[in-house]
Amino acid sequence: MAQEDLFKKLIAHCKEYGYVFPSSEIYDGLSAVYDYGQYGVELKNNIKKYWWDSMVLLHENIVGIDTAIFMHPTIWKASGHVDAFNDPLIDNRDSKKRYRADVLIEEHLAKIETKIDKEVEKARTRFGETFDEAQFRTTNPRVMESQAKWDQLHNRFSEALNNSDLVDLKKIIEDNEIVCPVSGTRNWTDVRQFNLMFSTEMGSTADGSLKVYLRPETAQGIFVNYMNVQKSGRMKIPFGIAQIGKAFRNEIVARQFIFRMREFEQMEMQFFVRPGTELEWFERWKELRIKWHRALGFGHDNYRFHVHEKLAHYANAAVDIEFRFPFGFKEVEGIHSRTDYDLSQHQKFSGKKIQYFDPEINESYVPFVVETSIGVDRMFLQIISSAYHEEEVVDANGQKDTRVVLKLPAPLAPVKLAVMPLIKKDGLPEIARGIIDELKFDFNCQYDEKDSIGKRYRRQDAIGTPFCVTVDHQTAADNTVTIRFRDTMLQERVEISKLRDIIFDQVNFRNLFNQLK
RNA sequence: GCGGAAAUAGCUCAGUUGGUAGAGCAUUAGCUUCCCAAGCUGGGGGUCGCGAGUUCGAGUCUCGUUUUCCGCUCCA
Repeated sequence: MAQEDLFKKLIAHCKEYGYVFPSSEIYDGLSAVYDYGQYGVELKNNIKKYWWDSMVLLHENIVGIDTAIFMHPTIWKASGHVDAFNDPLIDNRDSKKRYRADVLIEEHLAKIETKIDKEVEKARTRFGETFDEAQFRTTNPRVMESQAKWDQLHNRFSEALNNSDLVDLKKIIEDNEIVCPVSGTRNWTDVRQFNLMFSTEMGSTADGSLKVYLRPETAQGIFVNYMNVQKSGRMKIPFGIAQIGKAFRNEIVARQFIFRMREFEQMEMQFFVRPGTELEWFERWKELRIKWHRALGFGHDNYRFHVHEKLAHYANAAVDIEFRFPFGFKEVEGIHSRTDYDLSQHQKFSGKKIQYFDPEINESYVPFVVETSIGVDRMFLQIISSAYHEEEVVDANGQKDTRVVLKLPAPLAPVKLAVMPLIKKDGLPEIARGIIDELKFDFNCQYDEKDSIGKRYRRQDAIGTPFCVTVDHQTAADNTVTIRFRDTMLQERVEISKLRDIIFDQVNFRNLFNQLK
């Protein structure tokens, strides 16, 4: 099957079987926003549990928190989001290309610098040993002219940028006759600002309200609580703080189903370490995190690392874990060595000391941070797209047929078992209900008596239920049932009293955790 | 944001030169059925994405708009 077709079928399947719905669908939907349905929420919760327990349960030096979506606006100044998530964009009408207006101007500035440098180099070769660069720069008319132009442009540019003066940014581009590198024309649209952070107002607007943002990442909630957690939890470095929560980004283009949404959920763990040890920990977490992914059994080779060549200003190492989606290898998790950038920034902006006294070396320092950050929705998409299978099966009459089955790892499956009477009379429904009453405290169970047994099995396959328990006439005689396994479609006859253990053995997270060692 | 395509029942789709909406599956109530979908009978469900225009009459033609998909663009 073509990969594109698979993706379309998957989206349709998600909607048809209650996993993911477009948001506000009866009002024509809301672009790039989706809701999780009755099975989707179960799968999502299980993914979160797998992550949370692998962090907080399995590591005694990792604790979890849950911070508010609203935070003090200065936090986003300290983190750099107010400035950096705020790009002035401009389109060239001829080439249909979009550029960051500030980048275009910076490139123009760089051109002037290159011109000056060339003059200087020319002079250097001419004068040789006796060349005085500083003197040349302050006396040569051509260089001085260029330098003056540069200074003037740079000042005007900085001012326009600081004041978010979009009109002047465009005028700068026009005045300096900056052309589109592709079309070579100066047919520009107006400069528009796309702030990637959503904002709203807190407090009454009458007597001065506070502009607050919906957080564009959960990490800052951890950083600003570093001292609280370290002190109240008596945490000793190295230690980690984990958090799961919603984040919001006003993406210019948000597409590819739930892969890039404007409202999304992150699972982040910030690991605080002694400066100088961060790259060792970075390597440790890299290996541990890819094991966590591979433990799900979706194919060792469908994962790979993508090393960032160009690092963000705060990082000294960064790598993505990518998965082979139906639309290609895409990032599902990022592991970043963020240095002491964030904590130092908050120390600076808040004026509060954010440091750790390390008794082992008798020193105080701002801890370094290794971050693991994973998108819940991307994990969801990764898992459901890997689990989706269309299989050819042959029935008793030799007729070929397609079985759609979600081969979800049993611990993640929304419904763990379906219990069904083979026929809906002779007291079989009552026995089936009785089994559910026993097991419903431990597992998400479903009862179904409608339609032929084969059809009911297919329905459960479509939502990924790993076990189907069937009550037949023999059950009434000897308290045994058949249990049918989703992936093999094979059945075994077992005692009702053994069901709990058999199922627990499969849906337990321990099977996954054992692979993380 | 630009370009292309699409939107009819829960799903997949049909709907002729413009003449008051159909099928299969699904769903529901029964009957039948002892292990892998499509047996029988009955029921429910659509202002054809939305808004205008042309027309005696628009699912069908025109324009606008919304949403989705594909490509470009963007992406700490």
